[in-house]
Amino acid sequence: MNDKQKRATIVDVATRAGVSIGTVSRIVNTQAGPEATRRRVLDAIADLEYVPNHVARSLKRRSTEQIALVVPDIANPVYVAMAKTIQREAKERGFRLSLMSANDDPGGEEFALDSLEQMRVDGLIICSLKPTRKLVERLERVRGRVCVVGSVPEEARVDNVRVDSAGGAQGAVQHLLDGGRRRIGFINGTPGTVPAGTRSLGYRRALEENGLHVDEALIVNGEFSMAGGYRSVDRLLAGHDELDAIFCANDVIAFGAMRRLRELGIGVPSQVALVGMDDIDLGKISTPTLSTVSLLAEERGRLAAELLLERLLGGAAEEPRKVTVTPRLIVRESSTDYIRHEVPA
Amino acid sequence: MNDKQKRATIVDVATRAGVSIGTVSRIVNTQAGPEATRRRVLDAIADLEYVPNHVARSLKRRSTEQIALVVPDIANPVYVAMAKTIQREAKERGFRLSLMSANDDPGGEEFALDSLEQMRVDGLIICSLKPTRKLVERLERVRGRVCVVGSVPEEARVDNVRVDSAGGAQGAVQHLLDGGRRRIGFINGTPGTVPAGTRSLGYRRALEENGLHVDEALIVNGEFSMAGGYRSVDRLLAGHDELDAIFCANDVIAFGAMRRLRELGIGVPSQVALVGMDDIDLGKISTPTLSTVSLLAEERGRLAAELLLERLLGGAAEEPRKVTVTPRLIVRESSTDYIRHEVPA
DNA sequence: TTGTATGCGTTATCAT
DNA sequence: ATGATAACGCATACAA
Repeated sequence: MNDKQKRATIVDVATRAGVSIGTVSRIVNTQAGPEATRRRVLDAIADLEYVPNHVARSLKRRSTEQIALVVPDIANPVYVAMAKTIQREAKERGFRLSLMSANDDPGGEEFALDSLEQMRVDGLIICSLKPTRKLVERLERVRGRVCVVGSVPEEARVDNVRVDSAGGAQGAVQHLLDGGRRRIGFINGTPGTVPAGTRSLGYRRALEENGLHVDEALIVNGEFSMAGGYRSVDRLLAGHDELDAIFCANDVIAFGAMRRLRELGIGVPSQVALVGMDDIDLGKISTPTLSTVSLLAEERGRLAAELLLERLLGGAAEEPRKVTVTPRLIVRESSTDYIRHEVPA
Repeated sequence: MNDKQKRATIVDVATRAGVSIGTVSRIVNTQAGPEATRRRVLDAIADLEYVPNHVARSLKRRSTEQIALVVPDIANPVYVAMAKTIQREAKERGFRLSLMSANDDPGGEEFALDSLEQMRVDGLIICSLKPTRKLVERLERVRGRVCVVGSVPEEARVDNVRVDSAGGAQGAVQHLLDGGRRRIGFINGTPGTVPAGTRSLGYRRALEENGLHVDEALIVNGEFSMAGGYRSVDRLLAGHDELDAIFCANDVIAFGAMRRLRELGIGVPSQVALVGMDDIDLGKISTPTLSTVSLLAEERGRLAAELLLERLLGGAAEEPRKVTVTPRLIVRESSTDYIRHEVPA
């Protein structure tokens, strides 16, 4: 009944140990102090089960030693990989990471920014699919406490780690062309998002640079999910059974597509080659294994953590810093069968 | 250069609006107040871009309105599903959820409990694979602010939502037996964990209740991961090519196993039937689709959120509450081919 | 309705 | 080395 015992505060400890709160505080926060009093204080702390109130401490110190990572959808393993890296990186520097999923809700990012402004966290690493003008303005306002992973306008004054995903997409399609594929479909993610834009750009560039016509009928817009990939296959195939490859805007889409293709009895890669983007672990064990473009999620996570934490720790110049990584094509089974076509006149 | 402007506090707003901080506070926290002053205060807030400092507010209110969910490994989609449910549930009641992954590190749970004791969060929902005596003691000490999802000793005085996973496992194996399978292998997860124990129990019970001998050679212990499932297949098959089914301790293991079986040219389910546990989404689109036992992750998440939040909101009796859900067998392609054996003498 | 003043539990400054 | 005390920014009980 009476276990609603109040938690001990620093003054309880001080009283118990017969010293001042100043002394207790010093001993709690530094190793300093003469062995004699140290002993007494530590005993008192143990007896009373004293744990410093982090809220009060944060208020006084003006820092919570806590950061958050905001991802569009935690169901996508690529963000999980990124989160794990960042968590490790943060922990090493004495920060805690909490993970927030925007669940594809644009309000999710704003919600996280509220957290920052309310001082719930010291900093934010934010992956946004669709950085609206309004969002970017808010981000700039709190620059110095935030790092954006992904594309934000070039001139935005925020720390930013990006990847040349247009180049990555182009490389993927080029790889399909190199393999002899000529009718290459494209299943894109959620229209209006930055990643959808860059991938589309890469797809078109690859075709154009090879003197090929971009057939809009071979492009379908879906969403960044397995269901999206699954459904898009039917739309893509309607009247296009000459298709010999599909480039998917990310791996999750690719797995949805792969599933649907198999249901339809279409061989991958024998009939249709498949390439995704992100390089999630599943691609290494699926059947067939999935060719993809690594966007270096862990690497970007690590870089973002470094940028943010350096700034929080005070060791960063005023100017926003931008760093860009280069994607890497990873060829696996889903795209390896070579197909020889007639060389176009 | 001079954008390091200090954030406005409530007294700045009060000064600007020409009212007392009491008035400002009231207007910020309630809708009350006469239109006249309300207007002035709201304007001042807008002008100064005032956002209440949540740390100070928490200190005063003695509550952060923040909870956390601790999962063993965020790479397992079943926890993602649970997290999403809890996040929704929490938001509805004005709480924020932050997700922490213990990354299979037993220290991860302790770390989260530290957070609770430091008052970083008001409450904790914790999924532990291996609740040590020490951990349970800590959990009991902070009961009233914590809810455990998963098995903790029956007599532990903590809110607890559990699932009869032994029964679920037994049902899965019974299903394989009903399908005519007789040599059923078992790929278990990390030895020493509670889930590994209950699944093993269910597996054995099913065989025994059918008067079948439990062949220890058909049981391998791995870990709760795809890699674990993948590797275990070889160990299981060594000298046991008469195997006609495998029960996997969870879906992630099952997918690893499925991959390896296909590499070996072993048909699923034609030669070896496969059943997992958890019912992650991937099982609906894999080839073949995966038979599994739903452990009702979302449902358990919802219940846990309810138990915890009710307690935090003050509307809960003193006694710890235990709720148990019943798993549900979901038959899909990976176990459906019927095999007729000779009826044993 | 509005203003004042105290406390939430720390840390940090300044004497001692 | 140690002790007293003033913030940190907000909420609230109480007074006006």
